[in-house]
Amino acid sequence: MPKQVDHEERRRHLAGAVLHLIGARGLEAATLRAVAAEAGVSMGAVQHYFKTKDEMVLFAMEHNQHLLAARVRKRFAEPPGSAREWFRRVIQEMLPTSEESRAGARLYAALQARAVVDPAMASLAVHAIEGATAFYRARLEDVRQEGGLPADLDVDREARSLYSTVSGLVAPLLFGACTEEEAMEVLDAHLDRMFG
Amino acid sequence: MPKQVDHEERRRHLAGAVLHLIGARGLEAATLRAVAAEAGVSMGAVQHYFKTKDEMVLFAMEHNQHLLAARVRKRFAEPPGSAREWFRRVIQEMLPTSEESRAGARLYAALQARAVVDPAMASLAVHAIEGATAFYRARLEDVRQEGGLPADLDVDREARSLYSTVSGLVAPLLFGACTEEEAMEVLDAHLDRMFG
DNA sequence: CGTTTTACAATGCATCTGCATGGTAACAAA
DNA sequence: TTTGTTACCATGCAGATGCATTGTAAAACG
Repeated sequence: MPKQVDHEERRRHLAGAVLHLIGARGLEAATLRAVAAEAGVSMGAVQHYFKTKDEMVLFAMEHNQHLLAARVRKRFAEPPGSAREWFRRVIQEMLPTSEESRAGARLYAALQARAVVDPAMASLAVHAIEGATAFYRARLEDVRQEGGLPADLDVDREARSLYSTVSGLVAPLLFGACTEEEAMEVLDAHLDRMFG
Repeated sequence: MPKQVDHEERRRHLAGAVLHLIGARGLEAATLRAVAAEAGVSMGAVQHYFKTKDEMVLFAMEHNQHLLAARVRKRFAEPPGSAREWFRRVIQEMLPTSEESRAGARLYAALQARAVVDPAMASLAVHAIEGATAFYRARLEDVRQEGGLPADLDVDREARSLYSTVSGLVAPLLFGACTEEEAMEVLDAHLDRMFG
């Protein structure tokens, strides 16, 4: 054998190149050759780690979800403050405000477009939606138990409602149809209502 | 000259083929040849009416917005009932419930993905967002004037908030991450809050 | 009637795409 | 040291794609 290589680490490295290309120039820019060039390897290397292009893109998108989850978890670990502040902070991390999260939003747009025609991508999209909603729900349930929310609140619906508001803010922000201040106003109004 | 032809009508016919292809099989399916076949003409005809593929896709997307506007206007013209019912009805038309509106949502996903890399598409996306928001705002303002809403309500923010909730319901519905009932529950909760 | 313009059709072409193939060099195991 | 496996690289290929070119028939126009 040649030098022992961490297979998964190499795949993640290539996935990074894929994500960079898609985020910067769209799904169609992620050709095998472009990915190879971006990653600084030959096309053969890319083919060595991914049997097909679809597998490559899918892996990259999954990898992106892990990255996003990690980013959110980081915020998650910060001192909580009030429940309201906590939600505000985490959600702000999900909205396309920083260049990093804007790249994430561009990737998500690509994912959705492909999910329309590709079942594997669709289930990934569903997973992302359910993941985010479940995340909200769990936190809301915590707060409710602590008495920070009405005991008879429909946590499930509230989580979905929050998800809708948040994800509905992404496109306007991404394309500049509204300012960050306007978006945060909408979010704050939603949180105000939730937390009374 | 050959038989006089309604230039714009021919373009709209081709745009229909483009939209059908994109809605069914994604952006990448809208090749010149596929569009020609779908429309039942030769490739030369397509080239005759659109100088480039980009121009064709852009025109088709614009055409789609006109179609959507027309569909909403139709609902709009129906007997209004209460303001709340009116909003509920119009919004339901925008959500991907019928196969027709699902196709619209798929097209919108494609539009957004392309808007990330194509400025012309981006401004179309912005136009769509602002159009919808302005539409809500105007209606909300009407209702406010009639006393159906608090006089001091921030109509602008309320419109944006409504837009966010609605557009945030699209993806979950489209990919089956939530049921229509759940979506309508979220919408109803939002409307309940707005109209008190 | 003839000319010219319009509305297509047919085809060719350079380019790009994903993928298959055939190498080769490094290195672990025998 | 031999052998076999792994990790690539270089190249080739068939198909697709956008666009340019050329051809042609019909009809409006002088």
